[in-house]
Amino acid sequence: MGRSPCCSKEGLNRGAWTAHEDKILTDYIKLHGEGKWRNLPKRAGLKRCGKSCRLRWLNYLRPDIKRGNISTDEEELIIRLHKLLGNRWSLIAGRLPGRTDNEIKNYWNTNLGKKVKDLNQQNTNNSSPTMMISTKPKNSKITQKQNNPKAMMQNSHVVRTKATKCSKVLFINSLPHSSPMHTLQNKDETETETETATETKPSMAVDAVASDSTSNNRNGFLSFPDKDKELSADLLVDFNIGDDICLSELLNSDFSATCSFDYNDLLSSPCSDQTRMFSDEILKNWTQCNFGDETNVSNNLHSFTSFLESSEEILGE
DNA sequence: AATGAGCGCAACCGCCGTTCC
DNA sequence: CGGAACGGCGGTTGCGCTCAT
Repeated sequence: MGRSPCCSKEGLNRGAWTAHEDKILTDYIKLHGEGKWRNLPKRAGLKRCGKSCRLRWLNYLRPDIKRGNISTDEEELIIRLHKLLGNRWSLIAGRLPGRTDNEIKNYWNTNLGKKVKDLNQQNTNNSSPTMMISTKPKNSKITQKQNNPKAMMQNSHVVRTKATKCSKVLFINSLPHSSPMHTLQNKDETETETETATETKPSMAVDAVASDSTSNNRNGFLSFPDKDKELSADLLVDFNIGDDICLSELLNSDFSATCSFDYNDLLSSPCSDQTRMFSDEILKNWTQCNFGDETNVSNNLHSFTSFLESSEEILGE
């Protein structure tokens, strides 16, 4: 509406993909690799929009895709991640090897959303401490408010979509106590710090760790345009970007590695050198993680679950 | 057997951030 | 530096299937 489409729709096929189209696309990508989506249909001889090709490949044809049969482990993980991240499906999917954001989004909309809602309803009726889908009685500190999607949007720990849309990791390093873990550690303290940040504005500006975009991407850090450095502390408070940053960083780090040392140590000692936590080494390990290996997947899920348990306790306090 | 409601999911849409020229 | 192209995201739509009536 009021915007030109990504490509001319004239003469293009729409709707469900045929097996033949799938084959053409798969063959083409096998030969030429992903990317250049806009030109791909023409080159491959497909009567499809480039975006459509990309979506079809990413959500359906990619060889490493797992489809259906979402395990209870994965289900629990999705619920927890959703509680922490909101509707940031791509981030959630990033922690579930072989799953696509679309699949998770659909699964949530058709199954989990309802399930969680029902559970919350039950919990409200029973006036008992809320527990998510898990059968284990942990997370008793999580409030019902946090489990309620609507309430979640108001809850400071949950990322609002769109407004803070970011698939890359933000990094704030100006303040001595602005480390992610420290932010997680003590909310009240964080608010005080934010006030400090206001006073020291614009020096509180969000600093980019690395200057060149390539390394930004590689390290998962995002540099801000100057105008964004003007972000007021109020905005940070409103959107609780501080928490977002922590989670984004953690979500993009290697949980196996992160959890291999005492998580509580990190919480108790605000680290001025954040790179210690999210070092290149950790990121390297993470990117090298072999998702095809079921054991690794399982380990990842478990280490990540451990992290979630910890963070949920913190957030619940 | 017909049909309509409900549901699941693939596909589409528009917006936004990043990259390129 | 600005605009176009590109890639990615979350929200929404609509088709096809299942099931109840």
